Amino acid sequence: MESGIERRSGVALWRQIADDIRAAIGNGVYDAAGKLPTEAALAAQFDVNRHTVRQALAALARDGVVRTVQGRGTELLPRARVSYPIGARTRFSAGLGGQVAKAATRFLETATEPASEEVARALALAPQTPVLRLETVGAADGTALSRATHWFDAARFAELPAHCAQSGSITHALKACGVGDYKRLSTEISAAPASRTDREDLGLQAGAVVLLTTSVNADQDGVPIQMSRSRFAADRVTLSVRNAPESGDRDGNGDG
Amino acid sequence: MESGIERRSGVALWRQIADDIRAAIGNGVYDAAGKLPTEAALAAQFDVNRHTVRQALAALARDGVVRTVQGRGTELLPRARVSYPIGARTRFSAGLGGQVAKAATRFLETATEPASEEVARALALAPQTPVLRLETVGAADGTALSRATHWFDAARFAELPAHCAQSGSITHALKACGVGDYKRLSTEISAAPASRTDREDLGLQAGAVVLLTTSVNADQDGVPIQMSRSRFAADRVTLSVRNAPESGDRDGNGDG
DNA sequence: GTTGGTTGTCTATAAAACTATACAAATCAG
DNA sequence: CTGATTTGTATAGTTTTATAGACAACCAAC
Repeated sequence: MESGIERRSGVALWRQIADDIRAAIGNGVYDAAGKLPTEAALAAQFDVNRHTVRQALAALARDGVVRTVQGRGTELLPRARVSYPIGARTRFSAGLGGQVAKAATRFLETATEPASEEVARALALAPQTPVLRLETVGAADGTALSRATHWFDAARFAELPAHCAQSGSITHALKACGVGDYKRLSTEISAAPASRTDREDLGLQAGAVVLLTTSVNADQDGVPIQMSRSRFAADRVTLSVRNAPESGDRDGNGDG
Repeated sequence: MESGIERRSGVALWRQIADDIRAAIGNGVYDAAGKLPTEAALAAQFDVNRHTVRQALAALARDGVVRTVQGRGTELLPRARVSYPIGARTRFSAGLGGQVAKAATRFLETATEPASEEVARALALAPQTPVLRLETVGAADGTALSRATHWFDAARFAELPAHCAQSGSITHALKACGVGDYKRLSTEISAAPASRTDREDLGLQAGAVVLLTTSVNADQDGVPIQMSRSRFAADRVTLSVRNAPESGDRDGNGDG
């Protein structure tokens, strides 16, 4: 049988199989039965030994995706992902409203540095202008969801770190710095295997995937005030783009 | 030195290291030098044998991320990703305008089936209503970028497949079916390791990552006409959300 | 209780990944 | 040219993955 599993690829067979089964579950392949095929059937399907399948199922069980019972088989468990809205008024805690009991931002580190080329461009500053760098972890109900780095014009937002430490929220700290309201200008979304630091910061296992976003916020006058690079644990978060009834864009045919 | 590399994780050490270096490059860590540290230095940093580092570098070189020359070291190569805009007027070919010479949609398969629960909800149809399913591959300059499944109301869009085959574009085919214009209502974005089928359809290696989007388009009257599930090769595509100056949302604080 | 189908565990073997060490070949600075 | 640095190649040993087969334990249906 066509298996499609790659050997010598740097990813163990059992992990490839686990990823495949996970994707199939996501596509609703097993929704009707509510359970997976037997280990023997999966072994035949992927053309591997049953032990290898068992290792894949054990990994899925560890992650709470399935549960397997001796004599019965392995059944699907209900999954829930937090949906994180991306829009003109994207904000962390408010965006999770209703989905989680407790959203919190933890501030890891603050530093002032000369702006890199990219940061300077995003914030419309001269290169090497001093910028404030803020490292944060966003968590919901005690589980880390995102790890982000934020940059601000150091001259304009010198007081920001103190306010952040006090209020525990960037939005509130910005308000204290005179930015009553702000808007998300753009968000670039990418994805990659979780790096070592991602795994440490977000408590992920090797082989996990992160959603990577680079975004820019602007104040009421349209002046960019904040550039952020965030890494979301992809198995815990979904990014959601909702288009307002009358917003116009100039892009490109739904064939994606 | 703290390495953070996980053994027995189902992902080979060299691949974890390659992913890590790739992420570091993406974060601009090596921009100043324009080249990576020596193999010996990397081996020390990750606390592995130099051979293991070499295998990681070989993988990065295969993917065109770096180039290594005996006696000199390994230098970064310039990278470019296609940016795919997501907005109210998201369309495939137009969205890539200027970035690529030739964008094309290949139609793999067409079928009519009873709507699943999810599809019926998205299209505001009664469950089990017959829906048209379209399987496509989006490519730019001969390289596959996305693999998508589209669903339409079969009654309203019976003629769609014929028009698609003729024009090679869903947008044009919709116009021929009386939908002069349409808008993207929502996009859910997720990410996951590429599954076997993803790798086959998009020509990816094991360990690759896909961006997963589920989106709904509506006609001028706001009636949902199309639901799509797309899988983008994450190392070739970036999704871009740009917010129009005056669109309003109700969500949540940039701390992401 | 019995039967058929399923998961759990054990032992043994083969293959691949990783380590350790040594030295050759290329580049660069002086 | 010379020497220091860096990548390329080779060999051998250890650890981890994957396979193979056999059988026990468990569940559900009859």
